[in-house]
This record gives sequence, structure tokens and C-alpha cells, in this order.
Amino acid sequence: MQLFLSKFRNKIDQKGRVSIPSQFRSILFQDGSQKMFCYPSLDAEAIDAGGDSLSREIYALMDNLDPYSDEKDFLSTALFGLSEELRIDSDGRVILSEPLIQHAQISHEVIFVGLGQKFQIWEPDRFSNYLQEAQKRVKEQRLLLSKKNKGL
Amino acid sequence: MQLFLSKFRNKIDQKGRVSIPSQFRSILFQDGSQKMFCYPSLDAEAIDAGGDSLSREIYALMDNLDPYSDEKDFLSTALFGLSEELRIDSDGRVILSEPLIQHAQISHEVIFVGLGQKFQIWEPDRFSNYLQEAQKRVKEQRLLLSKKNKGL
DNA sequence: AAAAATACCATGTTATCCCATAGATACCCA
DNA sequence: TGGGTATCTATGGGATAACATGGTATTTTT
Repeated sequence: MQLFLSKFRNKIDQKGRVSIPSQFRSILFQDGSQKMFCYPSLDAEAIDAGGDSLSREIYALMDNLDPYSDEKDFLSTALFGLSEELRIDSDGRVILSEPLIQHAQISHEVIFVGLGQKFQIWEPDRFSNYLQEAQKRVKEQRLLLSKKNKGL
Repeated sequence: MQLFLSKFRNKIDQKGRVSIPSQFRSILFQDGSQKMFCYPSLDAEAIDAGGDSLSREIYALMDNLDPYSDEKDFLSTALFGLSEELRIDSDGRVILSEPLIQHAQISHEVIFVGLGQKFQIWEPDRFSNYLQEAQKRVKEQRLLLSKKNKGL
């Protein structure tokens, strides 16, 4: 299976269009769909996105819940209600919706970050902050790990 | 199968007409019907709505109940008695009935929220309250989910 | 006849399609 | 190997189509 890797910085034009990095686009197109599935990330000021496999994963998650429970009602509102399938135009671009832009505080430029099964879309400054924080955490963790695993 | 996703905010005009978001409309039209099946949501101040598959699902649900039970009587009153099939006009609009409007406390604007198999129609302020609650609950539940679903 | 429902038309905004360009990369062949 | 050409990609712009929304006319109901 193809993974979303690396990161790419692209511009948003006056009409609100962004090119999806061609590497990512070709993965999205593999299942024949012209859609990019996305939703506000649960724990970051970013947009989570992916293709059919990601959306199927989420649909499957919903199917496992008791149909008439509160839990299902809340989850389907938060997941289905906030998810979108953005159409990818003939030039490989999408238009991010207002709620998504708000959530990720995006203005005129974004960074696509591959995360394997999915990818994220960030406002560039926010991403570099996040990345710094993440790297700091990794170093801290590594100190702990290195006591047990000398190989790292 | 096509799912109802995302949310849309539309206006109600002086005649009481609302446009059904085109994404939703095209799903409703898939079975060829020009109708929107709907009823007051059982546990929210909102309108539940969908197409043929939703009404069939509810019929099936009723069939599974003991024919002479109180439970069946209550449910059929609560659901069928209050259900409506609203005609969709040539421009893709419906007129919400007075009882539905009352139940959801709707005035001049509504939010359509996709929930997968069905969607809901909310008064905007009420919805944002409900959404906050839903997001809170999802975050609380999230530890449980994350053990089974790494992708999210 | 009055009121409500329906069909029909008009408009502004937004999305979508199509084409153009510039920079980068890959390709080819002498 | 070097130089040129084709290809791909991101990005911009204009033309077109779709959509939400408002209004008017016509029909149906009561």
C-alpha cells in the first residue's frame, strides 16, 4: 500500500484553490475517486485528510456502534457532520471549506504533511511550531528509551 | 452507498421555502423519488431527515417489534404519526411543516448536518450548542477508541 | 374568493472547466 | 557528456455552469 510521505508547501489562490501535491494526488486517485476526504483534526489545529481507505475506516468505526445510543449520535455529529469530501478539480486542486480553514487558521499558504495512512494540512507557522514541540518531545523520550534500548 | 456528510447553512424565505443542499439532494434523488422523508428527532431539538433508505429502515425497525406490544404502539405513533414526506420542488426546495418547525424551534435559517445514513436540520444556535457537547463527549470517549483505531 | 401550494423566471455569487505560463525535472540523442 | 526538447507541476485568469435565493404568475384547495 502506498503511503503519504514528506511535506509540501503550496499556495492558496484568490479563488481559494490549492493544488494537492502530485505525489499525494496520485495516491488519492488510485481508488478512482476524485475526492479528498477530510475533517478537522481532533487534537491539532490542522486538517486531517486522506482517500477512500481513510473514509472507509471511519465509516467502519461508526458501524460498530449501537445504532440508537447517545454515543453514536454524538460521534456521527462530530465525525460525519464535520467531515467533507472535497471534489478534486481537473487540475488537481481543491477548495477548502470555511469551517476547515477556521479550524486550522489558514490564510494564503499551507503545508501538506504526510503521515502514512493519511496526511495533514497546516498553516505553515503553526506547523513549524508544532514540529519543534514534537522534536523536543522525541528527544526527551529518547533519553528514556536509550536506557532500555541502546541501539537507538 | 452514498452518505450524508458535512454541514450547510441555508435560509428560509418568506414562503417558508429552504433549499436542500445540492449534495444531499442528489443523494435523495438517487432512488428517483422527489421526496424528503422526515420526522422530529426523538432525542434532540432537531428534524431527522433522509430518503427512501431511511424510511425503509424505519419500516423494518417496526416490523421487528411485537405487533401487540405497547412498545410498538408508542413507537409507531412517535415515528409514523409525526413523519412526513415533503415534496421537493423543481428548484430543490422544501417547505417545512409547522409541527417540525416548532419541534426544532426554527426561525429563518437552518443548518443541515450529515449523519451518514440520514441528516438533521437544526436551528443554527441550537446546533452549535449541541456540537460543542458532542465534541466534548467524543474527546472523553477517545481513549477507548484510540486503542482500536490507530488511524484516527 | 382567499389562501396555499406549485411552476416558472431572474439574479448574484460561487464553484467548475478550460486554457495559458513559468519553473523544474526527466528524457533523449547526437 | 552536453544541449536541447518534451513533460510534469504549481499557479493564474477568463469563460461557463451550478447553486441558493428572491420574486411573479398560475394552479389547486377549501
